[in-house]
Amino acid sequence: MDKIFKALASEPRRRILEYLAVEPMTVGEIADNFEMAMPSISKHLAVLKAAGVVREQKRGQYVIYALVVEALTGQLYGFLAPYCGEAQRIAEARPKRRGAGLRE
Amino acid sequence: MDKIFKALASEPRRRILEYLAVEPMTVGEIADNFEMAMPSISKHLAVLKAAGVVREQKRGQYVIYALVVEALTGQLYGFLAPYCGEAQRIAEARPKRRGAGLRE
DNA sequence: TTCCTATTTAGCTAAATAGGAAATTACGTC
DNA sequence: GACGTAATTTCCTATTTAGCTAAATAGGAA
Repeated sequence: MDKIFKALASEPRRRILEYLAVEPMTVGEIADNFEMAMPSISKHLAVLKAAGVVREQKRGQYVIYALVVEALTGQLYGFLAPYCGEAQRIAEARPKRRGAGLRE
Repeated sequence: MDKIFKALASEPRRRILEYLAVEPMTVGEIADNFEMAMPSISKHLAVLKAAGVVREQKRGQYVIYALVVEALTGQLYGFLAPYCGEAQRIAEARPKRRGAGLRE
């Protein structure tokens, strides 16, 4: 729980998620949308990955990042569950699967 | 959006919300549940209040804090909406009312 | 191999954050 | 008024975080 909120407590990281919600991208493509230097983007991606909300896939010399939307929503519904009947229902209906697998 | 995630990116602050989910409490009562000194708790409460997720009410020399659960859930559903049809539906069904008023 | 591009890692500095102690404010009581 | 308790504010220090540049790693192409 801590990792995901730390990860989301950053405007650039939330923006990265928005971009990845559209389609998977390489680090360079993501960086093109920011003023920030690539190493900084790379670190933000590492934080998002540690929180489980993005997944990484090497493709030649490129690294493609993709949103893991169920991890994002699942963790937040899990947090909301004690505060909201609807979230509780949704969270229960979604058994959190560990390593939901990255299909090729 | 930034304020709420910054507010939630702290274990002590999330714990405070859990306590307040049970019942409103004074600062001292909240502090009793922590190792932390009261001024620190007071500051955490200020952060939560700035994010709109708790409300403050003076009662004599005491200050009673209460969870504003709709603000907590509403903001998170708002964030989730673009990522999840269910959240979108819930967020739309809940017009975010500004200053939902603290009734005495 | 050498060169080039993509990405990550290391090392650094500046800024933000968390916590404590002490001082201050606010209220109630004597 | 003086005193005591509740809470906040101020000021300080330690830690963490964000961003940069430069260097290292990894892969593809010549």
